[in-house]
Amino acid sequence: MDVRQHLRSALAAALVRAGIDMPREQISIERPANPEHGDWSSNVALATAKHAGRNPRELAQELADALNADLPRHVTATEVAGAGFINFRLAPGWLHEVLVGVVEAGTEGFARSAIGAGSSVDVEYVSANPTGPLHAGHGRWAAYGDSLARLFERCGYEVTREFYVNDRGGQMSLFGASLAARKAGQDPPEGGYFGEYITEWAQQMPATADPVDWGSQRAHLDQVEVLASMNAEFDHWASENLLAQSGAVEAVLTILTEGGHVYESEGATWLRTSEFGDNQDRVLVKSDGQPTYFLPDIAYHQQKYSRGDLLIDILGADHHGYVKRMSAAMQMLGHSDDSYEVLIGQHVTLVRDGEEVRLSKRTGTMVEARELVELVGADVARLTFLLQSIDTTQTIDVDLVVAESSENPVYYVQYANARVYSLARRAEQRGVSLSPLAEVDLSVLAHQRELALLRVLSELPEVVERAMQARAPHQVTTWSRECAAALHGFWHDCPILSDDLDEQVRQGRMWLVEATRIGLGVSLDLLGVSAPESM
RNA sequence: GCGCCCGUAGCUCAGUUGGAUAGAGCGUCUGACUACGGAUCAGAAGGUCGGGAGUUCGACUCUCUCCGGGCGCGCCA
Repeated sequence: MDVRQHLRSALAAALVRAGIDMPREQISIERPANPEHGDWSSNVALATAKHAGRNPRELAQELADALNADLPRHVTATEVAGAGFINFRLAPGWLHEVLVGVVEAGTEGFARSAIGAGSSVDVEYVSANPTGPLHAGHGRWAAYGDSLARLFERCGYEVTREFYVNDRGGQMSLFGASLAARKAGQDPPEGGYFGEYITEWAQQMPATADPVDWGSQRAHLDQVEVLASMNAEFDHWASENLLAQSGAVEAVLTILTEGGHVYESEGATWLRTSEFGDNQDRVLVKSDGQPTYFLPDIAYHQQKYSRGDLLIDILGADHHGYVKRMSAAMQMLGHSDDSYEVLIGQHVTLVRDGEEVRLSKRTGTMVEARELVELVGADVARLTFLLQSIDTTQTIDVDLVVAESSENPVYYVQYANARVYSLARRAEQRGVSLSPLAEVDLSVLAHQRELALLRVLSELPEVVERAMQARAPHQVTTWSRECAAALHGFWHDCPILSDDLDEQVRQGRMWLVEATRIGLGVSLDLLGVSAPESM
């Protein structure tokens, strides 16, 4: 099926003849950056020559000779280049088979992998405190977490999207007190919340309501609404309050104590996280008898294992110091080191009117996620977040995003999608019908633009797997831009509906467009961006 | 001081888990419109991949070190 497998098999056989035994899967087959180096290339000769005590160039020539004596499927020539690369030139037939494969798989099956079949993963992200609206920075975690979840699903995992609501503790008291103060026409207490929304919400709050309960509900609903508008919906909302009431916190403390991981010092209760890689021990129960955030959070993570074999937390860079202690706690509870994973995302900096905006709920100078979505639209907001790796800090100039919104990459990709759909409409208007794929001779697809587009399409399955494994949805964004570029180029140079076009070519091109529709559809769905049929 | 992340074109960022001549968008300059929707396409200019050393047949990628930026560093969450 996959060309690369054919090439691997052929290389493996040639290697055996040369006296080298190598597992087929370890043979690297790559697509050369330079077209002059063929369609596919392998560096096995370079990789094995030293170990086999051979000259790489000679070994490569020997392998190439063996391959040329009995050319693998689709291969027209095998040649040696550079220090010992083996380059394969293929007839376009392999790309025509890609087209058939894409169309047969359809939007449902194309670029779907089974490597996660039978495994489950629980992804927790955003988890903002219910003390106010989400700020624009939260949007990055929403877009990233949701798209990562989609990638896992595409790869066969059973996925739970989860949000932890810290509806308890000191911050909630301050939040409630701030609401109550504004309600009474006073300033919030020291360390309280000074954002404008507090005043606004206080006015909405019934006089008889409990500020903490009412406020947390108000904030929660506000957050849910914005997340939904960004196409980020959650399967599970976990409440710290409910967790505390369930007795799970005491239970986990008992387990940790019985495991000998807990001790008393200076009136507080400590966990020996330093024995599991943390740089110091951590307090579970403060000297005033109150638990820290850490203890209920351990109980919470323990519960999450009922929803996934693999736990993933997505946290902002300011929480990276927290990773070791939770990882230590999970190991104390008997969970393997690799069953708990924390992805640290760097912060979003917002620039407005040429000045950096600090995203603080307490001081109230933030840009709300809602505001950003209203300004640029959900698709632009979401794709903007998914444009780059979360390992880098992201600077979003709000004015620039608004001003350049029509030049945003999202429109470039969506326009390609709209063009694809417009073809079907135009074809119908002109009475052109699409023949069954089996009756179409795809060998007519030989234009450089056609082959380039097919080449891009052939890459999506591996892009999806790689992006999942690297926890890097932005790789799908990059692919969708490349696919759109290939479509636009093809569209520009290859007419489809013009009257003087050969009917066989027309049919081939229409099927190529159909395959592109599937590829773009899959990638946009993974990104959580809409795939408009017209713009 | 210690830990995590980053440093690639004027700007914003990719770079296929070590490969051959480092890419895209924006911006600048120049072309393609009786157009299956030009929200497009083609070309040009623009690079000591922060500096240095090491490993390797081969380094933007791995290791060490220095410089610069962001974030965090015992009973906040």
